[in-house]
Amino acid sequence: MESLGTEPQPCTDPDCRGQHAPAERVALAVALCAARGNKLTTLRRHVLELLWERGRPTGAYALIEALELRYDRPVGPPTIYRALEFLISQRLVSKIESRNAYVPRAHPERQHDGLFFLCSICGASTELEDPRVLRVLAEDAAALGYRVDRRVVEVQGACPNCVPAGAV
Amino acid sequence: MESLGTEPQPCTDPDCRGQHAPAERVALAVALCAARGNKLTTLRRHVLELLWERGRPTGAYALIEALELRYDRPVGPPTIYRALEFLISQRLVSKIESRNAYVPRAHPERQHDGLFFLCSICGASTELEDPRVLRVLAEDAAALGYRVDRRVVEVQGACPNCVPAGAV
DNA sequence: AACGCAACGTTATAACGTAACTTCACCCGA
DNA sequence: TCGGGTGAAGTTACGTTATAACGTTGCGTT
Repeated sequence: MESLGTEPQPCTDPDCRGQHAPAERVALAVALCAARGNKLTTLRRHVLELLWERGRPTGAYALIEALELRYDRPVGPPTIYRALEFLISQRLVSKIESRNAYVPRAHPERQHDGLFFLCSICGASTELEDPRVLRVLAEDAAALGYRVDRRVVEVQGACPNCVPAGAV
Repeated sequence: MESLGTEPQPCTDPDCRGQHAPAERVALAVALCAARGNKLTTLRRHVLELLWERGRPTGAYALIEALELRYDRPVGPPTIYRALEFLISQRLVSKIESRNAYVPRAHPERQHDGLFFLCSICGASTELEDPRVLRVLAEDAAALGYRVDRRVVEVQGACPNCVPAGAV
């Protein structure tokens, strides 16, 4: 599947499908925030760790439950939403709008939003970057006279593991 | 705009941006549902009319308020959500996921989902179709082994009317 | 009439998200 | 060392979006 020449690469590592070890990704986040002078506090780091451990889009209230298990005390919604707000501002997390759920981003150092493929059978998500999508959307925006702030591109369907089952 | 006095015709203008008169669009919806053997009931038609009259993405609870004004009696959420579910199944309406809002579709006869440009200043939305986006997403999906069921493409930013104000 | 079916009404509640205020922890300067 | 400022997190309450569950209506068929 790799080395398809002109096909978009999700990462400089051609094998990358966003499947990095959680600890490695969190370490990168720590370094990135330190370099930016932003505070990746314990709580924020825990939320990011949870997202990486889940490995799929996770709702805010599922994160609350997981945190309550970890801390053994109540955690209010604002706690999670503020942490998510910070993580999103740092490009460490993206919101999946079509699911009201959140995923960690494989490449927080990149400026633009990714492209998400979502499996409606197993719930998995795959992050991708494709400059062609960015370019085409930029052209369309220019034709309409729009200034672009954020792109939401979410493709729903069945992932390779689930296609046989879903195809029937 | 097409010639009046004939049956409603699907729009064949590839550059069309969905600027049709509400009554004309609703008439097309009636004809389309009749042809498909589906029941565009009074309630469903009213919801569709409201969406066309609003001319921008509208939340379910705003529709409830509008319907209550029109009917002068309470309207429960399931009433609206069921109507929206039907209208979406008929491709007469799309959900704007990043806003939890609903818009009428200019071209219900077309199979694929559109592309939406959303102004975060005035709230307007512009529907567009771009085969290049469909093609690129299809290629990416094929490369990942995904089967595609639905595409959510929402570009947020500032529309031509609001760009000067937003640009500062 | 009796039945089946689909749409719609009604009530309650689940799921997602935020406002407003308080408390805590930490840093920094007098 | 102390006190005050600041940003993060805790806490309570509430707003917004969506659905479950069940009852009712209307209409066509037999």
